[in-house]
Amino acid sequence: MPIPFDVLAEPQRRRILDLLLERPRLVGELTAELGLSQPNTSKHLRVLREAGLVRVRQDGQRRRYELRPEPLAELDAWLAHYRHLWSASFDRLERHLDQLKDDPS
Amino acid sequence: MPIPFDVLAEPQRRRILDLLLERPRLVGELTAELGLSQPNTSKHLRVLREAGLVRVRQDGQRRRYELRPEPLAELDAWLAHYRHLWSASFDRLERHLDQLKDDPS
DNA sequence: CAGTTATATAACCCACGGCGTATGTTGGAG
DNA sequence: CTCCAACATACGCCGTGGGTTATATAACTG
Repeated sequence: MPIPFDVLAEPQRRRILDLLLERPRLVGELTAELGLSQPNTSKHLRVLREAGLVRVRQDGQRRRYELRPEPLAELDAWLAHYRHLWSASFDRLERHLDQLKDDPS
Repeated sequence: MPIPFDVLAEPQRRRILDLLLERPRLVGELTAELGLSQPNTSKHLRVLREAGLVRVRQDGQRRRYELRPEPLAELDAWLAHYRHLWSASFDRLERHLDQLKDDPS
């Protein structure tokens, strides 16, 4: 699963992720809160679903969408290659992480 | 300066960033290594420049482009809101960071 | 100065994607 | 079974943006 840069490039989809970060929501709730048409909301949800960023739970007649953070973790891994450029204490931080791994106190 | 999701959504632009992560490069070098036309390379560089992701140094007749990581740091800050979802030891890590800040040994 | 090299800009073409309206599908209510 | 509610899909419209070719600009070369 590649990093979904293009999926995240869409502002409304990021708004959906922000909303789902608080709690899972129904399609109707998202439609109302985003101010989009229902079909458009469904379309964005489909894109997010195919990118692995959300998953659905059928709840009777309704569908509850919730966050799936794995692709964001991959984005984080990509960012890691650049992180030392702005994080002055990055190397020291990494040593501490290694330390934690060896001795998970 | 907003987070340049749309700028990063373009694969060739990410390739440029990857190349500039190794070392600064001339436009001609990038053109050759990317296999793009020179105008197209310049166009991508302009987008990256206006997003604050690269900066130029005039070097005689040539222009040397180099990375500017600040916008990526902002992307990292955005990701931070989601990080606890996949990083089990995130809270413990944060405590260690705070500890470092108080006592920069 | 003229000629050449390095890069930027302009003008155009075309595919992709976000939006809305209309319609299909599925599940619950009576 | 019928009707309705929640959601998904189909289709058409239109703006945006990546690609190309042609041209402008600017600096070094002699």
